[in-house]
Amino acid sequence: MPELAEAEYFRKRWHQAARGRRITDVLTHDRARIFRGTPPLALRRALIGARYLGSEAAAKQMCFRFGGGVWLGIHLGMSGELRVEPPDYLPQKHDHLVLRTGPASLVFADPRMFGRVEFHLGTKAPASWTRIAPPILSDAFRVEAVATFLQRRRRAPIKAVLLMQERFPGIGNWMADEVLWRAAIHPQRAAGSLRPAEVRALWRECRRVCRLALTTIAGRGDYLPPDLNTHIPDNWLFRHRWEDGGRCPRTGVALRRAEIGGRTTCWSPARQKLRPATR
DNA sequence: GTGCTTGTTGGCCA
DNA sequence: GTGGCCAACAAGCA
Repeated sequence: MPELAEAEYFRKRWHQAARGRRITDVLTHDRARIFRGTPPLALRRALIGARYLGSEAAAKQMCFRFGGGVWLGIHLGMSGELRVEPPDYLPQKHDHLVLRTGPASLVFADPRMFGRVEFHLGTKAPASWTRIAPPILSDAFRVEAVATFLQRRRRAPIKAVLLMQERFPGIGNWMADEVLWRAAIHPQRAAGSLRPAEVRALWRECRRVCRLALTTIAGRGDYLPPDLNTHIPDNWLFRHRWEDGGRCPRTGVALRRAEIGGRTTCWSPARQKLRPATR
């Protein structure tokens, strides 16, 4: 599930429950590869009694900050999620980390265990956090930088290039398809074959999809939508990309699906041409 | 049983 | 050294 806006959605969930609280207890699954290098005991020792100070989301990651210089970097991988449960909640099979506050339990669950929880001690955020490329919605995401990147990866299909986090932080499989569909670019096109107007459209739609995804999925300000993805409008490709016999919301033509760049890709053949009409 | 799955990484090869 | 591709990681679901 977790791409840019979902990361922000889950961050807010924990944030609303943790705001102003101290961690009273920490439960971990010892076997979880989720923790990579960190011994769960060290995590327990550092977090119990620590006050929650704040958090941020960027790309597909979250960073939670606690008193005493304790940081938790979280990546949700393919199937991870953050939940808020009652204070006496007992962890289930896929719950790898539970932080108790007075009135709630903050749960990190991940069945497929591609996610990770990074424990970091220090005055500065961990490298895994500061290394993240500048956000697509920041001024640093320039159309010129996109054009240069596309030239460097000129032989790869544009779909695969959009998934590269070093330039498109937070874009995942569904957002990439959404961007290409809106920009009317076939996912199989070589990145280097895009004309300047198409590069510009790609850049613009990256920003638009990020902005729309954040407001519809993660809400505005303190508001948190009750369910992930329930407010995605019907005129997004997102709503039709997995359904059998799905149709393009703009043209009504049957959507196509194929593996491109190693990932299942959905596009509208009516809008997205492999050989664009020459002008 | 089979064949999927909203992610990332390391190894291989050109 | 760089770029492109692919398998592996793991578990649930249809």
